[in-house]
Amino acid sequence: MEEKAQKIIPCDKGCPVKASLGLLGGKWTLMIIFQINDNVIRYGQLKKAIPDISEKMLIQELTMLVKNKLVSRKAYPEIPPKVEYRLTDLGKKTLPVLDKLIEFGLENLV
Amino acid sequence: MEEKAQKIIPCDKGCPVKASLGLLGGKWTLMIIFQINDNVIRYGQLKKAIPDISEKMLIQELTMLVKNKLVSRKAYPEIPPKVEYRLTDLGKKTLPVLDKLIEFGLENLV
DNA sequence: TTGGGCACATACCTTTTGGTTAGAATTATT
DNA sequence: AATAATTCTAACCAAAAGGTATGTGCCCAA
Repeated sequence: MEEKAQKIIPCDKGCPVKASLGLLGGKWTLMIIFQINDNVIRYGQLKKAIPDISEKMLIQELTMLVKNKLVSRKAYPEIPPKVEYRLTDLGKKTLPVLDKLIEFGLENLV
Repeated sequence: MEEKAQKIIPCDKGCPVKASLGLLGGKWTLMIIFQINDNVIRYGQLKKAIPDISEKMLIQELTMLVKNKLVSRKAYPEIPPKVEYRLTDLGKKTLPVLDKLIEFGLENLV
């Protein structure tokens, strides 16, 4: 009677961890969402806020976030251009994940 | 007076999001931690639980998790070999992140 | 003596991701 | 007439991540 009944649930297509990581697992994704947060923020501000990201990655990620409805984009027909990004309602639902991530980092890492 | 005082905190070396993602941001890292959870689990069980991962990635990630003190490894000197993995105390501190990730996935994705 | 089970290791290759550089578009400013 | 400002876009290349296939060690069972 050494065996404990371990219920190991294989992670297949319906696995919520897999699904969430599919959306949020990119190298810069959560960092960008964290920076946007409750702000209305322009492209150039994001660039300054995340100095290590390349422009290419930044727009690539933003495009993907908009497509996935986590972020909304509002462009003003001005010269020079002005584009504002903000989190959608769906995007804001990821903030609790970030809270816990930050908590973990603060307590154990930095 | 249109300007709102937006405090944008650039994420440099001390950023907890960056630090946490450095540890946990790998493609399979959180998935593996999720599967281990509160269990004592053998290598072969992990393989079954995460069918999409290759053996190479699995041991690579496990090695890295052990080195980073998120997971502990216990090998029994038996033939055939038997190796058990479990979360360390530090590793268990990542579970709240996973909880929120799962919550997000269940509510919005799957 | 052949094969199977278990936890890896290694070599090689492909795919994905990421970085760098340059440029486009348009107007106001110098 | 040239420059600056802002948000991208495209082309090219390098690096990292990932996959496949094979091998290793050792004992037991057939």
